[in-house]
Amino acid sequence: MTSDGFRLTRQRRAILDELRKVTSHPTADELYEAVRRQCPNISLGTVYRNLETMSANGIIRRIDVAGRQMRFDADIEPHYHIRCVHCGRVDDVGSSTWDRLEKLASESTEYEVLGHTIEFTGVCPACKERERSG
Amino acid sequence: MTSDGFRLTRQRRAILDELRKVTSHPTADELYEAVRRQCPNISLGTVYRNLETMSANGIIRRIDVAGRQMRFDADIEPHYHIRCVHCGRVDDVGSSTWDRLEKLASESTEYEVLGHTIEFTGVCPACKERERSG
DNA sequence: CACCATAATAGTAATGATTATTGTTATGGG
DNA sequence: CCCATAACAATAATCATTACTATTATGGTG
Repeated sequence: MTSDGFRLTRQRRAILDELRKVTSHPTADELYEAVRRQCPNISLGTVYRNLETMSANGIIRRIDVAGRQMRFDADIEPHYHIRCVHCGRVDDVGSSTWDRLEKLASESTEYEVLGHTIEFTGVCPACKERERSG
Repeated sequence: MTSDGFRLTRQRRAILDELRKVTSHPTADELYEAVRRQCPNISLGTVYRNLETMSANGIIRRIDVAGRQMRFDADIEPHYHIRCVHCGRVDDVGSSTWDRLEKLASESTEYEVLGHTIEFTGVCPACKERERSG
């Protein structure tokens, strides 16, 4: 076989397009709602399965942020996130990872340190506005 | 009424004792199993309800780490955690919070920054041993 | 000490996100 | 054109957590 059997179907294209369009790190069901405009009878299971497949293949990144739902990111470069404590929205924090932190962690535990994430919490601009007017 | 109606029941005492005994930041069902030795017919719902009540009252801390389950900590002082990518165990990283990080985050987003967590990932000593022997 | 309002409980049902299953459809190489 | 199989839609199952309900326990007051 010449290809590895990975087919870029209409559904996958739609999910990927939608994910690349936004900066909000959407949840599976948010993507499902958005993608339904292109593929009206796509299944939620299909969205989940393809998000899983694509993150396993390194095409996208699954971010396991605090809260009940997984979120997804078209940016596969390592970077930090900030999460709104009101609405759950997740945005990027423009800063690169800091290797010194991992050294610090490995010195103070018996763990073999593999990586780290920093998650900031705060109030996003939209919620600040809603607070002010509401 | 003189008191605020908070009763330190046998069940609450047992949950709190168990949580203070360990450093592994157990999940609700782990605490449930442990507490059953003291209170054989305690309900899982009671464990959840009291963990919720006690963390709302600031007696304990609920930590929302990556992964599907909530974890709980008797140490209410702010500190960082490290999570084993194999077994999910969570331990402390001996380092204090770093305010400069939050300033950095607020400068690169439009958020009003309220806080942050750092979660390290790695392999805990028990899993390292299991890898070596298994 | 007995009473009573109510906090808290055990047991169970419901919820919500995710994963698994199943039978069907679509695709692309030979 | 055919066939193996990747992928699909629809739906059922799972798992952590929360909500509900009827019952029990507690502690202050008369």
